[in-house]
Amino acid sequence: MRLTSKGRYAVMALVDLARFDGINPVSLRDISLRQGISLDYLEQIFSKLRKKEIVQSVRGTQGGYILNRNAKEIKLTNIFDAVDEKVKTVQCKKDSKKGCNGKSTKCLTHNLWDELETHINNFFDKKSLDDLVKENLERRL
Amino acid sequence: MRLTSKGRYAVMALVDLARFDGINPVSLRDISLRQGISLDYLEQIFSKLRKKEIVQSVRGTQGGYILNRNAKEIKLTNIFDAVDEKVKTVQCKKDSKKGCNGKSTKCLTHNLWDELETHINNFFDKKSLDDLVKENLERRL
DNA sequence: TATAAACCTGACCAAAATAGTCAAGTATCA
DNA sequence: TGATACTTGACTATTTTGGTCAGGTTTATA
Repeated sequence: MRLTSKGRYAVMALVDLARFDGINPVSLRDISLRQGISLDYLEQIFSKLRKKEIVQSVRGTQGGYILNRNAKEIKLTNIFDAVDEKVKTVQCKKDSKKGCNGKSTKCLTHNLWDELETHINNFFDKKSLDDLVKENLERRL
Repeated sequence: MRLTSKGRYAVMALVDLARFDGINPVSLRDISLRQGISLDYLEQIFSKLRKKEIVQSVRGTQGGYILNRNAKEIKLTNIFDAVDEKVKTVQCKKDSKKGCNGKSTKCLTHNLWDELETHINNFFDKKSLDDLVKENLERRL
């Protein structure tokens, strides 16, 4: 059970960006250098973040990205969702109420995996980008 | 972020086995049929479970596997550990207190991933095989 | 004591997911 | 008009996953 680097990078990049929020657009190049993430890869990630209206782009020289909403309103859930980082504990379709893997009964542990998913998603629902920036500032004091 | 089927299968198989605990050894063939998991794959999984002393094998005809400890004492953590299903949220080495990815400072989100890992492991630490069997019996009433 | 059931082991392999790179743009500011 | 920075889509190498396969060994029981 591991987190993919796409999800991790997305959060890292957004925390980096959020620290300059309201001051000026932050270029991917800067984020790339500071966070050690390839520029090309960041572009892929930010394309998704923009489509989900988490960030806004500013083109041209001195351009970059800015947050599209208040950092308090951006939860980890939103970020992971944008970059297709999904919490997946079962193979079987979520919506098929009855039956797992073509069987007539739910698999013995189906409930367990549902619980696990909920447990993890709770964590993601609670944490906002703002929380992360603040925690970070505190650590530096 | 997904659970691998090795981990999922291990838990499914052990719940199946635990239901017959104390009665007689359960053959992998039976588990394979009931749970729809390939016999060869189950053998791989049980080899690991045996090495970690979660199950005991009984060879020969009428043989199979039995739990090696009380179902209450077997936590999900132990099972996942045995089959190398690890919760991994960071790439950087856990033990390097200072520095992430060769940098002099911790990455901005290092704390976050540690928290997430703890959050998930809490879930695994609490659930025992016995809990799962009981939940399953209740559901069938 | 033969034989079949069941465990045991290690090698092997295909498909999917991951983690990017690369190329060729377009927009905008100075 | 050039440099900076966003935009897009195709491509690809590597790793992980999810197994299969072949060849054992052990032991109950008929």
